[in-house]
Amino acid sequence: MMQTAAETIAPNATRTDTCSAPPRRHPRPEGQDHYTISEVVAFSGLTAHTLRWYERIGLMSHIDRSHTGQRRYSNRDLDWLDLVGKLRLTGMPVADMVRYAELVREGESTYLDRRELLESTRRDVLTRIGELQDTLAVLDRKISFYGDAGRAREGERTR
Amino acid sequence: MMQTAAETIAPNATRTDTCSAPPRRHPRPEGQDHYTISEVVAFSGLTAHTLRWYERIGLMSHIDRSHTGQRRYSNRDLDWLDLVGKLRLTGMPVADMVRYAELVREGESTYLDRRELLESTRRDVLTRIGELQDTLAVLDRKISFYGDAGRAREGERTR
DNA sequence: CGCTTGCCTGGAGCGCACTCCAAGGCCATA
DNA sequence: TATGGCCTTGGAGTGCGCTCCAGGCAAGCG
Repeated sequence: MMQTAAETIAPNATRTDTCSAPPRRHPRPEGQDHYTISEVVAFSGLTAHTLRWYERIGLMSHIDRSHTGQRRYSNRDLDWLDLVGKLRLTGMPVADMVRYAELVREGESTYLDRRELLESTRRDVLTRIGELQDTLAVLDRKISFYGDAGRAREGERTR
Repeated sequence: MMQTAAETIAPNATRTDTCSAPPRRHPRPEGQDHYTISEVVAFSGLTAHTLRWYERIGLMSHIDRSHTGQRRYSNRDLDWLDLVGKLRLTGMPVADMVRYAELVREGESTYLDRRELLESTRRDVLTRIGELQDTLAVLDRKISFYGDAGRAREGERTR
């Protein structure tokens, strides 16, 4: 099964296999649950190419189709895309995300594996934040050096 | 001119065009200032291929050579590699780092451009840290979900 | 002397994550 | 009927950041 937004959208829905993101940056305008690919492009910032590619490689499970064969994304699909976007920001390889997607599709028996994967990702994220903070310190030192030096020779520069 | 470690290595050196990193993770063992490429590989974690490639694309200025034509890296070169490593962690494209390297080579007249580049990088880093912290929050929520759910069905799983 | 080790070069190749192409279906509006 | 817009597909192409290859040189050692 897939992650859902059931708990935030329909509080009375079954929340057996649920853990989703309450706040949304691009709020989904309508109460509808069927979005065309171009709507999803607008919400997600991904291209239609990428969305279809995600589906081909198994990063998204099969998307509903209209009677003419066009994709109709659900809110659940958008939630999943949110998660994928977050994981992408961590630098997680797409192959690992596909692995996680497979675990989700395999059902409840993979809870422990999923958790381990997420915890390992969490450690990576903490490491990366630390590295970025180190980098920030270096940047600040250099910026203040150039700031001082720049001010010292401002006249020369602006002449 | 290049960034130097003058202020930390020789406090009495000219510090006209200097702003470098005091602390080092892989302290350079000897007081020497001439390292072979394989030593630099050991210090930096980069491959020799990558080091030569960095030089080819202008990310490092010309490296000293021994009488037989082999590269001899200086402490200054290692400092520069440290910075490059940090900038790489921010996701800065190599082309932008090359641009910065060119500014450094062009001399003091580029102080302002360098500072602008660093400040823009700094903003990027802050953004990325924020994104990672958002992601961390999502991960924590999911982990605790799987933690609870996992504990609830531990017996089932371990049977 | 031969052999190994370490380094040199220009250029080709690779893996990842997209990104695009060509050809075509369906439907609405003019 | 035709024109445009939006969507479909499999497969090919792209850009980035390396990564490796073939062939060769110089030094050190038994």
